[in-house]
Amino acid sequence: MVNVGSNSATVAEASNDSSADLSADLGAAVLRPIRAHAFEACVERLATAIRLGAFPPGSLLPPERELAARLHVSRATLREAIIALRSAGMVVTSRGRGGGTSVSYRPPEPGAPSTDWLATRRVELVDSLQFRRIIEPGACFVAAGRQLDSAAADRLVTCEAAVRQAADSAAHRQADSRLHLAIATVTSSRMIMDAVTHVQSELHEMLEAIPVLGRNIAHSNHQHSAIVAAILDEKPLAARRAMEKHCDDTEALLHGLLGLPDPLGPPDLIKDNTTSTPVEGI
Amino acid sequence: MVNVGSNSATVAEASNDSSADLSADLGAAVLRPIRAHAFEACVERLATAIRLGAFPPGSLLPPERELAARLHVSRATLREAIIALRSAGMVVTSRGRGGGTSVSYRPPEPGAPSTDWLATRRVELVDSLQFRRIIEPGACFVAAGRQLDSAAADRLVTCEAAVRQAADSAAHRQADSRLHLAIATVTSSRMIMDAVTHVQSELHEMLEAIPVLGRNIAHSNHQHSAIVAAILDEKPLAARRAMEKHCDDTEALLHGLLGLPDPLGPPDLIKDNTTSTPVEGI
DNA sequence: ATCTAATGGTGTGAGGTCAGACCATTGACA
DNA sequence: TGTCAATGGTCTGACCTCACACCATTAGAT
Repeated sequence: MVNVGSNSATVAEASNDSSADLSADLGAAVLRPIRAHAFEACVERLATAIRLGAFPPGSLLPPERELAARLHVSRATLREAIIALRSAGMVVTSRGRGGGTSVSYRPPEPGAPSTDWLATRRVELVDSLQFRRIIEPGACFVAAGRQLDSAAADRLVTCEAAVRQAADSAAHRQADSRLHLAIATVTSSRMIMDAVTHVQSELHEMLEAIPVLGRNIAHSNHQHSAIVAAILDEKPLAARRAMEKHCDDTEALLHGLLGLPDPLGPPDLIKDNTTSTPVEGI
Repeated sequence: MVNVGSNSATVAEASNDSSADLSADLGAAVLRPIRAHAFEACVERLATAIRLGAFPPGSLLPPERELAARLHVSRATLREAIIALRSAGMVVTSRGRGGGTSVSYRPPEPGAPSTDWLATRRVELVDSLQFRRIIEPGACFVAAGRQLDSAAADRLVTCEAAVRQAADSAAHRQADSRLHLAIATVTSSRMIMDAVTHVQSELHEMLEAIPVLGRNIAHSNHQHSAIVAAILDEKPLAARRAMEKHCDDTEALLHGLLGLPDPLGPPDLIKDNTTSTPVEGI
C-alpha cells in the first residue's frame, strides 16, 4: 500500500518517492475544508452582497422566508444572521406588510486597509488577483460569445453608465463591482457568476484603497467602455483581451499595497508573446 | 425604497423597471445556496477524490483525525462519511498501528451514463464544460508563467507518462484526471486547484463515457504532450491555447451525449478571430 | 372603517454536529 | 519478544440547525 497521508515516515513499500509525493499533493488539493457554519456563512454572504452593492443602500432584502429558501438555510439561522447585521448597523428591520429588512449600510470613503490586515491575507489576495485575471476575462469571452437579449444588454449599458456617473469614489467602487457582477450574470453561467462573485468579494476591501485620481478613474471607465462594447459586438477575443488589460492595470495599482515587485510592463512577462499584442478586430 | 426581492408587485416607487430588475438579477447571483450538510458534503468530497484517482486503489487515506482537521469537520461526522463509503464498497478499514482506511474502489469500465441522469444534470454539465474551457486553459497559463521547481515539473511529466501508459480505458480516465489535477496543483493557487477539482468532479462521470477509440486516445495523448511541453517551456500563451484546443476536442466528443448542436469547427464560433489562429512562438 | 395579506417575531422538539476524553486493536520498533 | 505508539471505535454533553406552527404588526385592498 502506498501511504498518501502526511506522515510519510510510515510509508511502507512506496517504490519511488515522487509517486507518493504526487498522491500527497493531489490529496491535499482535493481535501479542502468543507464549509463554514451555516450562521457564519450566512452573515458573510449577506454582508458581502451588501458591501458589493448588489443590494444598494435603501433597498429591501427579499423577505426572510424567501431568503432562507434561496440560501438553503432555515429561517431561524437566517434570522440570527440578520440580527448580527442589524447590530452591525448594516440593515434596519421594520414589521408588517410592506416592511422588511432594508439596507442602511453606506460604503465608506476609501482608505488604505490596515497593514496587518494586508499581511494576514496577503496570500489569498495575491491568489485572488491571479484567479481574477483568468476568470473575469473568461466571463467576457463567454458573454461576448452569446447572443444577449435586450434586457441583458441593457443591464450592461446601465451598469457601465452608472460607473461613469458615480458621484464619489465610494459610490464608484460599488458601481464598479456591480458592473463586473453584471458581466458575470449575462453569461447566465452559474459557475462563472459564483467565481466572479467570490473574487470580487475577496478583493473588494483592497480595491477600495485604490488611489482615486481622476486620471485612474477615467482610464478605468475607458476600459469599461471597451469591454462592454466588445461584448455587445460579440467579439469574444477582443472582450477577453480588453478585460485582461483592465485586470492588469487594476492590479498594477495594487502592487504597492501588497509589496509586490512592479512588473516592467505586464506583456514582457509573457515569454512567448513574440508577436506584438494582436489587435483582434476591434 | 426599491424592492429588489422577487415579488416585484410590491415595488413602490421604483422609477424605472430596468433598475429594479438589475438589482434583482445581481441579488440572485449573490444569493446562492450556502452549502450541503457536513455529512453529505464529506461523503461527496471523499467519493469524488477516490473516483478521480486522487487516492489510487490500494492507497491509504490520511488518518481520521488528520482528515477531519483538513476538512474542517468533526471526527464523528467524518466517521459517518467513512462508514457510508465503506458500505458502498469504496474503502476498507483496518485497525491498529499501520492500519487505516484504504481505497478498494476500482474505476468501472466505461459505459454511457443513463439517459435520465444526463437529462437531470444537463444544465450543470453544459455549464461545467463552458467553465472548464475558461479555467483549465487559465491554469495552464499560470503554470507556464511560473518557474516550476523540479518536483513540480516531475509531477507533470510523471502524470503525463502515466496517462500514455494506462493499461485500460478505466485507468486511462483516472490518469487523465490526475494529470489535469496535477497541472492545477503546480500553479500553487488554491483557487485554481479548487476550480479545476470542481470541474473535473462534475464532468468525471460524463468523461467516462467518451468513446475509447485508439485514435481518440492517441490524439488526446498528443495534446497532453503539447500542453506539458508548453508549460515546461514557460510559454503561457502556447500552453493556454493548447489546453483550449484539448477542451474543445474533448467537448466535441461529448456533444452527442448532450444533444448539443455540433459546432462546424470551434474556431468559426469566434466571430472576431479574423486572423488565423496565431502560432504564438512554439 | 374594516378586512386581508404580507411581513417580522417567537417557541418547540427532533436531529445533526462538535470537541474531547477514553477504549480496543495491532503493527512497528527496540 | 515485549513495549508502545498509531490507529480505528465508542461515549457524552453542549451547541447548532432544522422544520413547523403560531403570534404580532402593519400597509394596502375592499
